[in-house]
Amino acid sequence: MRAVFFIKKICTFVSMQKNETNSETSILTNLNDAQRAAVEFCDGPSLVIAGAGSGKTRVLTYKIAYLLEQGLPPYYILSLTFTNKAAREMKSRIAELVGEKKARSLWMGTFHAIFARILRKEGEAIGFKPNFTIFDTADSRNLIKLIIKDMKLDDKQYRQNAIHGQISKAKNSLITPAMYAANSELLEYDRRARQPQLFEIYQRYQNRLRAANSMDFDDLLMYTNILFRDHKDILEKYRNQFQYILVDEYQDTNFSQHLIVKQIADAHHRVCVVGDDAQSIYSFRGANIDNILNFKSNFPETKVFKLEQNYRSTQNIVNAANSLIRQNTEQIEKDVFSENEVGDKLEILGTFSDFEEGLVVANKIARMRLERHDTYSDFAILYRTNAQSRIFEDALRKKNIPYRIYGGKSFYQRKEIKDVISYFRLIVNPSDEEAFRRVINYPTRGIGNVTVGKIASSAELHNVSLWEVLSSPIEYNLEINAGARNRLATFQSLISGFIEQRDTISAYEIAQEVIKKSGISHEAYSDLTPEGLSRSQNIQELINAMEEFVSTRQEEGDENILLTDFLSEVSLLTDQDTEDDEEAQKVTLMTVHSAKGLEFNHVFVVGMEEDLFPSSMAKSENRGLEEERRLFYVALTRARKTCTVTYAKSRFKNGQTNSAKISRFVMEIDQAYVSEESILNYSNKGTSSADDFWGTMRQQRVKRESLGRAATKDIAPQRAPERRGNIVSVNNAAPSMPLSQEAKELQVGNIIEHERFGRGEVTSIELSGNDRRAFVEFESAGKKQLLLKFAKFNIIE
DNA sequence: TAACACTTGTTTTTT
DNA sequence: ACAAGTGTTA
Repeated sequence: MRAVFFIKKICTFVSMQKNETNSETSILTNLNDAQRAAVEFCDGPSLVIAGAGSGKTRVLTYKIAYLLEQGLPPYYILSLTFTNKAAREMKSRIAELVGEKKARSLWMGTFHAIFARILRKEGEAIGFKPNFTIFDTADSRNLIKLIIKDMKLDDKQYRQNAIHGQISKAKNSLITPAMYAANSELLEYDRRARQPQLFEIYQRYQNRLRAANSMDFDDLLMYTNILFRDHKDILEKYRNQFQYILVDEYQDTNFSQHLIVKQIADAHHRVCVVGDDAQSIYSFRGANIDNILNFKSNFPETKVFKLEQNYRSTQNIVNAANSLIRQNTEQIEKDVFSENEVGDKLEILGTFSDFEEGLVVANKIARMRLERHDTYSDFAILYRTNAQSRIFEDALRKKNIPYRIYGGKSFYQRKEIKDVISYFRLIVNPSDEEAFRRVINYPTRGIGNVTVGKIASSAELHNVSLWEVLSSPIEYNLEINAGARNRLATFQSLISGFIEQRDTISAYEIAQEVIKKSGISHEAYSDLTPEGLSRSQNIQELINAMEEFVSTRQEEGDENILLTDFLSEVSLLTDQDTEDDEEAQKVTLMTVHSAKGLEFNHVFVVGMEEDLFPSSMAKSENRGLEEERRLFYVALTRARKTCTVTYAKSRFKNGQTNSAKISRFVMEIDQAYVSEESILNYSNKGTSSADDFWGTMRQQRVKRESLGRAATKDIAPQRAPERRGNIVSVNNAAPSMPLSQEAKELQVGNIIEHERFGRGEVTSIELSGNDRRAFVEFESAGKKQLLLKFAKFNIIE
């Protein structure tokens, strides 16, 4: 209560001395007018529309620092971010401004992390024990698969991923199973979609989760809403505590998240949301752009601030991105501009194949690094799908360029790690069905599907957890033979032993016990295959991480760090959260989605082809298409200095090479901001689509090569020779790519040392397009053609 | 029950 | 290409 007055006082205090520069307002001098205005306004709801690169994080950081500096206790501030990483970074920046101690007691984190913490404390009010475990996506899907099987439904008609998506959507819209079953519109929709039983799957899924004392990601938000809805005393408590709420990336919140914010903020309206509608890219996950578009109607007295000056990028990049996003219809009007240098124009490079795309990018990175005296960490390659990373990895490795990949399978999703973590989950929460199923026969101990099936049906019959059946097999009439019974009893006492230690010894200590006694370490160490080795390394890494977790927490003053502490921390971590070594000079490879909020001097947006970017999935709906366009906008605006956009004429996908067409988005960029060479390459499209860029000569050659194949599409470049690693393929891409010094000087008769083929003599050189190719007789590798633009070799004599 | 060969579908993005 | 699922054999 006192805090309410407190805030009012701060605000009047500040507005009185707005124009003075004394020590109290000193932090504000680092801000521009718009930013400062947004920071200073703290007596009501505010919406900060922050264009790309306009200092959004800066505003949030300074705003929090500002509130703290004025004396508002940190634990009164709730600050919600989109990723753990963002939270961590913001925290450390605030610590620099106001000191470590205050920063540490801020409530700052992702929606999921913060409300998981609150649910652990308050969950008993809605029937959850504080040791509940969290199902990740894979766990959820496994459970859904089991349910579909139990219900004897056709798994082609009810595909687990689709079902999970539907359930997730329902949860994010706060539709409980009961509401779902009562909603004739939804039922009708499902009937038409030939999934009439969907509501029952949802129902059962939710029951099973509850029986397992577990929540999935969406539950963390949904149950928070339910908790606040049904327990006003608890809501009141947090309303009083969170006197000021800040939300980052508001354009990516879903209804469930929005309502949590609203429920808390309704008491005092001191809420500041920051976002950019032009960067809303998560609607597939239920994010609702309307949250930001309609924020004002929820809080009518909302003050809107617009940050329009981009400090990140050159004028060319900002203008190019603006010209793209202008094609969208739904957006808040704003005028993002840059006063940085005009900078280089965008470069658009078409290549013959995805393979060549990799080489072109790798080469350009190598060249630019030297020309511009930048480090590898100034470069990023951004793609639409994780599957595209492979080809760039190969190309970079070939050129000895260090890189770091984000995304894909995260550390915690690796099988061996999930297995170990499942032991932890079962120990902390023996009801956890997924964990139980995962570990009961890992390492193999002769308990197969049949036995597990018996336990499961008995558990369902008696309405208890699998663990309880396992613990009292006789009581629950478990009919199995003596051998199986023995093995079950051994497993049961193994886990019971861990459970007894769970609350006394540290997370690190119990983890070591688990590895040893469960037989995991024995199995891991006896596997000497390369994969086995990497698996035991991963397990070791997990143990090391736990040791570090325990010791840092102890240094911070906590005493006994239990397994449950570690588990609740780790369940919400993703790959993005693994500490990156700042010093490492590596090229960054990631999806555009995970690049949100980051920036690099030089950005390569790759794979700009129809059906890939925009993805074929998104194209059917206009809204989907606009989201893809925003995604491309996000990609372009990551760049500070240069931006290169690439596409390939053919791409290997799902075991097949398909011909591809340049993305419509590339055409939408105003050509005034695109380098002239690039324009020549792609702009004369309209005349004949088959005749663009590549020139007739090249296509004819390709057709000749693919002769005899049924070529239904315009080109069907099957198994390009480069797949095998020989750099002999057609190419005339990358007009901007100059030959290396070596390549320029190369003459017939030279002896060269090639990176892979070894020594060889140049027998002839010919011109192909605007490039040269050399025919080389290698001592061991035989006759090869080298494309001088790409070939890596030294002239020996 | 487990190990293996064979078939099938699958890919958008992530807390 | 690849992973997951299915079926066959020991």
